[in-house]
Amino acid sequence: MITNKALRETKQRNAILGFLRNTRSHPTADQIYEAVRENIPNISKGTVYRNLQVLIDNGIVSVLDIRGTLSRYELKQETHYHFRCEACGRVCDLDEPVDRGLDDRISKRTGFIVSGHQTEFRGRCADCHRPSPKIHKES
Amino acid sequence: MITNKALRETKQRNAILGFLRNTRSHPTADQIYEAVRENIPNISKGTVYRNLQVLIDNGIVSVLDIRGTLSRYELKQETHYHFRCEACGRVCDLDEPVDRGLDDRISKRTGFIVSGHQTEFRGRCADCHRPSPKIHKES
DNA sequence: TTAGGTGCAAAACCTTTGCCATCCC
DNA sequence: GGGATGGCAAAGGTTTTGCACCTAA
Repeated sequence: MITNKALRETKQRNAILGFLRNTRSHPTADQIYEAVRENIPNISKGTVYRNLQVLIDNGIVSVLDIRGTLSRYELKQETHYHFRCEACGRVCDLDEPVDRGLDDRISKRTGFIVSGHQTEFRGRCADCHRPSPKIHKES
Repeated sequence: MITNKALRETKQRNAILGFLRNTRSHPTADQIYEAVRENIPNISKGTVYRNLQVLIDNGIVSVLDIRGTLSRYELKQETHYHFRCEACGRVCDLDEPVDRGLDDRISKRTGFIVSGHQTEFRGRCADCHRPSPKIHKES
């Protein structure tokens, strides 16, 4: 969700952004905290988390593995894609055929051993098409 | 990791499996717990988690959003793929071109509003090619 | 001036574990 | 019998929040 609130510039926020700009390491919140702490020794983790959330809400930062998302389980089956509704949280399977060659291509290109990949689409399901970001259900 | 230990059949384990077989809802651990509790009122969450782990280790169940994985942050950028090394935990960007048409195809096929997708490859990076699952580094 | 930010500490949450009794093979 | 499991409760680790005090604009 993109907020319209005024975004202030603070040394803490700038430090976090500065760190993210200068790394390619996909840091965890804790790693960001430790890094920023070198310059702002008394910054708190709460501030780091709050800032990350603000930056995410404003489309400046993104998260790998949706933050705070609960793990979800399913019986193992043929690789398939998932769709997660950003409004109601529901997760469902998609029948789009999976590109099985992708793993090999990545493997050849990088020299890494690729065991597989997982793709998740985000958006709004049929029940949540309408405007207001109401939570209809959590399934 | 596929273990070779004997897999016993217990009513708790069967209940969990039975529930997973009869749902398409990608339940959370808590949802599984609540469901199974209807038949086995005094089952504990620890049992649910332990069983899920055993089933995962034996390739019977899989998880969406790697369990227990810390959130990782990065500056928002052009959609790209990630690779996560299962040995050292490192995450890195891949330069494989992203299939931008995928979102549209999914949207047309499902009628859902698709805002994007996230793909993560798993495997072993160059530093971790060798046999023993040693943890080389966590970055 | 004042809404947005920050520190600190406590709370909330999800998941893992230790211990010991119990059950399946 | 003996190793695999289960129940319970405590511990662990990450993320969120309440509150009172700042500070950028």
